[in-house]
Parts: sequence; C-alpha cells; structure tokens
Amino acid sequence: MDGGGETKTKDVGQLGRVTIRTVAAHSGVSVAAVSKVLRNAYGVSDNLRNKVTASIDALGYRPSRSARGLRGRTFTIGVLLIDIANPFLPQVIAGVNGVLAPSNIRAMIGVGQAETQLETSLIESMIDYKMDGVILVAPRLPSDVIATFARDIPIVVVGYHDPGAQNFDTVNCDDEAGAALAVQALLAQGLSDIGMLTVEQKVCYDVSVVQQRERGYRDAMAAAGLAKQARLHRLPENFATHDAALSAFLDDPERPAAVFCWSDLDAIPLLNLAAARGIGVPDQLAIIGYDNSPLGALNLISLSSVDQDGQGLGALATETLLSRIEGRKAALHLKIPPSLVLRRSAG
Amino acid sequence: MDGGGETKTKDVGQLGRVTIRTVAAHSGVSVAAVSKVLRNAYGVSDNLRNKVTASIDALGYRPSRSARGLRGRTFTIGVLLIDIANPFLPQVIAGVNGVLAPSNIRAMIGVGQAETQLETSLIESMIDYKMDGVILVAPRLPSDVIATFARDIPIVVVGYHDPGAQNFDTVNCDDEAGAALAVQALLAQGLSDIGMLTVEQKVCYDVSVVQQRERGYRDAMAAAGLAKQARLHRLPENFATHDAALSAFLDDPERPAAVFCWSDLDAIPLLNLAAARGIGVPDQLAIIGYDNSPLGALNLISLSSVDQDGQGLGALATETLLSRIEGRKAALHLKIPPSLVLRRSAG
DNA sequence: CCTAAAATGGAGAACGTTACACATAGAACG
DNA sequence: CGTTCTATGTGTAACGTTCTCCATTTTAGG
Repeated sequence: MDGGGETKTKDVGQLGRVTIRTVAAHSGVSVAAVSKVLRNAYGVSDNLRNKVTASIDALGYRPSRSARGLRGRTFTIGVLLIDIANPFLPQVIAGVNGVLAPSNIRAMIGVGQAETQLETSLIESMIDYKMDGVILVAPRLPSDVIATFARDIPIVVVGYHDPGAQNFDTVNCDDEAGAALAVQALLAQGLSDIGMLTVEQKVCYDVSVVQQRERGYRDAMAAAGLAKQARLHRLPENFATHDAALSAFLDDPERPAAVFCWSDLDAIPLLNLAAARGIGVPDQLAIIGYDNSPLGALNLISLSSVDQDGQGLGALATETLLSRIEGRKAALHLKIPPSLVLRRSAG
Repeated sequence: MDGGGETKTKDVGQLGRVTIRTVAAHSGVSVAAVSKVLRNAYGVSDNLRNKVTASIDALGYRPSRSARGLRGRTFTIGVLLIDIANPFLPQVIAGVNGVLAPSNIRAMIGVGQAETQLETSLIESMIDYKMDGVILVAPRLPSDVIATFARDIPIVVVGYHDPGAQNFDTVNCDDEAGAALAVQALLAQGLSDIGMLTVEQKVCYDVSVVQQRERGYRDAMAAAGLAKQARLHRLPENFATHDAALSAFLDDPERPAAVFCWSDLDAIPLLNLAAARGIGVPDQLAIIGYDNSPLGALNLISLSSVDQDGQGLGALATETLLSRIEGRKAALHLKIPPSLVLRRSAG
C-alpha cells in the first residue's frame, strides 16, 4: 500500500491540483471522512485520522479556500487599515500577527486610504471572500453602516468609540485618560498655559479618537481649575495643509506655553517647525504627542508622547474577533489603559 | 413587471444572500445569461445586458468571490510585504492602489515579517484563495521557490534582482545606479574617503538590493580611481543590534569622512547617534541614505537620500502583473531610474 | 426566397469542499 | 443472547458561479 501510495503521488502531481478526492483515494476512505478530519469533527477514529493525516502530508494537500468559503470557514481574517503610513499601525499589525502565528489563520490587509468608498469596497471584498471576520482600524464609516456589515460578517472595530453598538465589538485605548495623562504631566511641570492641537474630522466625529482626546484634555484642565484657559487649536482635515497651520500656530503671538497634540503625525512636524524658528522646546513650548511612534524616540526628535500600546490593541482585537467568530453574540467594548513616555520635548 | 420586480426585491432581502439565481429570476433570463453579462462574455445582446444590469443594480447583487474562485477570476491581487514598518512600503502600496482604483480589482496585503515560513504560508493562502495574481515585495525566498509558486499563480517580484527568471517578472529600481549617484555626489563635494554601510543578508543575497547597492558603490569608487579605498562596513542581520553596530562605526578611529548607507532605516539612526556624540554632519561625517523616506525630509533630520520612486515601482508592478494575468508568458525584467535628493547631511 | 454563417441564450455539469442524514458496527446492559 | 445506545464512516446534495456545448434565432449574401 505504501509503495502504491508513492506511485500515486507522482501520478497525481502530473494531474493537477491535489484535492480532497485525491486524499480520500490515497488513504482509502471517503471524501466525507477526509472532510471530518480536516474540520476536526466528531466521529473520527484515531486510526482513520492517522491514515488521512499521513496522506495529506504525503500529497502536500492544501484545501481550497474558495471551496471552503462556499460552505465552511476560510481561516482568514481581514484587517482594514485607514492608511498604511501611520506609524501606529505597524504595531497593531504586529499584535494581530502575533496572536495568529501559532494557528493556521492568516490576516489579509486592505488599505482604505481614508476614503469611505474604498473602505466600503474592501469590506465588501472581504465579505464576498467569505473571510471569517474583519477588524476595522479607525474606519471612516458611520455606526449604522458598520452594523449593517456586521449582519454578514463578525466585526471588531479599533480606534472607534461606540460603546452603544450591539452588533459589533470595539477595542480602544482609553483616549480620555491618555489626554489627561498629558495634561497632568504638563501641570506637574508647573505649566498651566496648556493648549491642545486637534484636527477637523467631519466624518464620524462622534465616535472618533479625536473627540475623546479633546474631551480628556478639557476635563483634565477643568479638574485643575483651568477650564477657562482650555483652548483647542483645530488643524484642517486636509493633511497636506497641516504644515501651514502648524506654522501659523507657532507664529501666533498668543501661542500657549505648552501643547498637547492629538497625534505624533502632527507633533513631530510641529517640533520640527519650532526648531527651524528657533523656538526652544520645551522651554518656550513644551510638546506632548500621542502614539509614541518610533521616530519620536530618536534623539534628534525626542518627543514626549502618550503610548496606546498598538500591539496590545491589535492582539486584543484579534482575540475578541476570534471569540465572536466562535459564536459569541453579546457585544464587547474594551478599553486598555494608556501610558505616558516623557522625553525632552516635555519633561 | 417593474412593480413585481420591486416586490421581489423585498422578498429576496428576507431570504438571505442575493445570488446569481436571484438576478436571473428578477430579470427573467437564465443563470448562464447573467454569468455571461458579469464576465463580459461574447454573445450577449444589448437588450439582455441592460435587463440584467438593471436587476443587478436593483438587487444590490455582488458576486461571491469564493464561488468565482472555483472556476473563474476573483478580481483580487495579493501583495506580500516583507514588513509594514519600512517607510518605503506605503509608497509602493499607494502606487498599487492608484492603478487599481478605477477598476473593481482590489489588493489584499499580507505581511511576512521577514520570516520565510510566514511568507510561504501567506503566498499559499493567496493561491488557495484563487487570487488572480501576487506581487511580492522584497521577499526572502529563493528564486526556485518563487518559480514553483509561479506555476500556480501569476507573480511579479519587486526589490529582487533576478533577471534570469523565466516564470515570473521583476520590477526594480536600478540599485547600482542609485548607489553610484550617492558616491558621485560625495565625490563632487571633494570627498574621497567614502565608506559604505551595508547589512548582512544570508538569505537570497545574490538577488538582493543590498548586493546591487554594494556593487554600485564599489564600481563608482573604482571608476573614480578609488578602488583601494572602497570599504564596506557590514551591519549584522538582526536589526535589534544595529544601534550598537552603528555606534561602533561612529567610534571607530578609522571612520571614513563620508558614508553611503544602504537604507534610511539605518541612515537615520546613524545621523541621530552622530548628533548625540557631537559628530558634525556633514562636516565630520557626510551621510547619504537610500529610500528618501518622509522622515528624512524633516528639518531636524535633513537626510540626503537616493529616491527609488516607491509609488512608481508599485504602479509598474501592478500593471505588469495585470498583463501577466491577461495571459502574457514571456518574463519581463524592468528597472526604473533612481534620483538623489540632497539635504543637509551631505551637500 | 433560400442557404449559410454568425449571434444569441440556455441546459447542465464542473469546480472543491462542507454538512446532514443515516446505515452499520461495536459497546454496554440486563 | 437480545436489546438499546453510542460511535463511526459514508452517500449525496448544497454552496454560487463559470464554462462548454448546442439548439435556435438572426443576419448576410446570392
């Protein structure tokens, strides 16, 4: 039988793709039995399992995900990223891949480029591919649109504060607490003239991390008896115009002595522009960013920043999605705590 | 009939997924006719096409990619990235997405994390999903392994110099020319004591961009009559130990007056470490990197760097893959020219 | 008008796997 | 030994679409 098996291996190799039928013939059992082994279904003897597993190994069989998608699981999850250049996102992906590595589940990533139509199209592609579930990272989609998708596929959303959602899960850093950490650190340094640089976000503002960070800033200022001094400086939505807006902020004669910036994406350019103007950081302007991106750690930049543990977020979102895929219906809304990393720009 | 069509829309919405059978019934034609319309196949009258298209729109029908994968095209291409944190890669992805945007083809990305096993597993997933083709970006896979995969799926490889490959295409920046640009710029500044910082790469060194950049450096030095002075300083393969190696390079009493660095990934930390040591850049050490990553443009860093047009690479790779998917068999090996961006670190 | 060629639309099987129903063998119990 | 229960393995249809073959209709030319 073994010799025959080897002969068949060679013949099969010339006949095209190894299918479940090939494995069944090779191990002398039915197609349904092979399928049961593959799905780890109940009602399989050890003997049969060993026979089938040996044939799978000998033939190098891999199931077709397309065929599986018609009836069962594909062992793939989709991850939709708002864009790929944000230095926070590699950490999230590392967290996702870290959880999946020991399994046969793989992550496929779509990059939405902060365009609602492309985001929608990519989610649809993931549904049409019958992926087992989807993680959305900072999507620009209204909650009811996500809920509609959630009828077709399990969904976990990261960087999206919608605690009332019932059809999908959310996993977030506690952005209010993060902003408060920044304000408190500046206060602890004797600074009280503390502004916040935020950014315009017309789409989905109510569920955005931006709104949460603004609220955290305002509440922390109020808690310190500085509610009247709290000031938001709002950058325009179009990222390409941020340098001009940051320059205007720096050149404003009423510029605060310290600033909490909504993201390292703008804190680092701010620091850079300040240096070019001879504005001393932190002496004339203390700066705290958000995300603790790796480039902020460079000595030449040395940005203080709130760390939201992107890797932890990615890992938790993945575990949450896997539990939803397994059948959980009740929505989970999870928050992880931020931390503050102090560097030269403040403290 | 129109009223009946509307009634059916509502009923179908309650019966689950809209399938090709739903569309056929709605438009009063056969399943095969609808399929012909979807595939833009020959033998479809305008009248029938209009009827079917109207039904598709009315029902919001989207074909199942799983089902399509069993027999036809899925209109999805896979992109395998070596890792996601490399600042060059967002440009590549932007190039890919730019070419695909007007079509219904979508890109799904896998992140290999420079691990051969994970890379292999992700490519297999893309094959098992019956994606139409795959772009591999700087893969750590031997040429014969890629050729084996290319028997199952159209492949274009980026950042991988294998001009003899017959079963897959390559799209690269001319890395030799890029290195030469850097050397020539330093020579033009009167510098002749020019070293190169490169990195150990045991896997696939022969096809690597590293080897090409080393060769370009050596040839340019030789062309300037400086062959004897050409020196490579090799960083270890483990990225986590690069800071220590860069520090050792900076502390070496025989440190050259200028250095061409294989990548901004190490050029920026080098610049950072030099500043921390009070080493004047470019006066005591001129530095040119490779990739022209966005952070190198920050005033606080201001790194001179070879630009390899990541976006152009991504776009060209995508177009090349699409032509291979359409049936081209002859291998293409394309190179695009680099350019040099001079900033404060050299120039 | 007739004939031949081209265009059109449909029937039905293929694609590769899963899930369900059920026949049968083996185990447990009186 | 006979009956009941449990475990195992199999047959077969479903899943949603594409592809091939071919019957019929339409078009073109004499």
